[in-house]
Amino acid sequence: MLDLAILGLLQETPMHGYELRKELATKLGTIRAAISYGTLYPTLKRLQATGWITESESDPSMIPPMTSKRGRVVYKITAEGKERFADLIAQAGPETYDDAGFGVHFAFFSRTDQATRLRILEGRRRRIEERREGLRDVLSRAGERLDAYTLELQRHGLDACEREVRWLEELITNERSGRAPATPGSFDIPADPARDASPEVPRPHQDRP
Amino acid sequence: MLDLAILGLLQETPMHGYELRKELATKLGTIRAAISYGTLYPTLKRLQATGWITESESDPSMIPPMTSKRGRVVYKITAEGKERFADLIAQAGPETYDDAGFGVHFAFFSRTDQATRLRILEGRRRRIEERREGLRDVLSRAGERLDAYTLELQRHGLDACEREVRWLEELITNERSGRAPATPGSFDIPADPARDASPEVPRPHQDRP
DNA sequence: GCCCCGATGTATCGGCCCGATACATCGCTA
DNA sequence: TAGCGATGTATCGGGCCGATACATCGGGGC
Repeated sequence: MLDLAILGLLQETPMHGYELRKELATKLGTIRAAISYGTLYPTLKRLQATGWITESESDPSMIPPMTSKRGRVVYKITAEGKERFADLIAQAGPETYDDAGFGVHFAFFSRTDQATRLRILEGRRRRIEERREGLRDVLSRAGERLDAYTLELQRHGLDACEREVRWLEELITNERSGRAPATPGSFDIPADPARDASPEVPRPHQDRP
Repeated sequence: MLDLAILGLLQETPMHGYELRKELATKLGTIRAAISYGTLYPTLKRLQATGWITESESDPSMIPPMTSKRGRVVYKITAEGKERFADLIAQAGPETYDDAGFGVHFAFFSRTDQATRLRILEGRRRRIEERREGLRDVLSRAGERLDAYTLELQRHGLDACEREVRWLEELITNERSGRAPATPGSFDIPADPARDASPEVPRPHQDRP
């Protein structure tokens, strides 16, 4: 799951670990609090060992940093990495529909084709509906078995489920009608950058001045 | 965190692993899907090794089960285990306020004294408020940096945060006024069993007949 | 009478991920 | 000039998960 997120971010621009963590935190802020370094660095090593990413010492944006030993390590995605990302983004297993998995997939929906988007949204909806039914069963037939606080917890959970199902339904409707995820107050979608995971689109990613 | 949940359930009645997992699933259904056996059994072993629970082979409710080798193992809580539970339920660290930790603590609020309940609810509220502020920042100042789908994800997350804060505020108000967690349509709280975690309250926990 | 299947039940293993910790540099302020 | 907070890289122990294996029990189909 983390592989997907890292590959996705590095597809936009090369980065070092610290930066990657921050981007991850804002992009997936709702899903996971902040990825731990104890997870990030080993994962980066693994991705590098497999060949999905490469390590390019001493980047151009290194205006004043680290005068000496152990400068920051900048990672960039490889061609194989891009292929891998395309695979991961397209295929949907059971783990695609749990909270973390769905969040990561959704965060990269602008790089996902519409059929896959629809498939994932519907799978997620089904998952949440099942959870909702489970909670309804507990709440209806378990009147006296559980104490008031536990019941309150279930009620709050059920409410969240119903809310998410409605949200998903709205998204699915929009998706089917070909519209962008436009909630009232949203702005235009900025015209899909890099239509598919095509190699060699010369996107001029700006470094901040 | 799991320790707390297991100790709490075994405080109500002795159980074997399978049953424990099911109870865990219904009681914490909103929090974690279902605890894995790969977690449960090692944890039970650890709790037993520490002395917080004991294993009592061949229970009375064993009407027709397992004629031969490896009958089901029934676990029951020890006096030390009850002490440990009281400690865990009363103290609140940072992990008490994340999703999983809060859920488990909340599920055992009927065994928690009011001061602690209030402390935990307020800590949780603070945590969620921080998350909410983070999301608001991202949404306000990151207009063009993120694509429409990512923004939609943040918006949905922000909505969930605001909703949970309101929920917590309601609970806190109720708590302060000494009322049970009575949402409209809720029933009476069954008269606080075991007022505080006092030792040796001879609570006649019924086994179901 | 027989067999298979799903629920019940216990248990282990590899692997992901986290929190704590350590270490080092840079820019700012007191 | 000393400390402090942000930036940065890295490891370690441990919690928890999914997959897997194995065994028994009750019931339904044939």
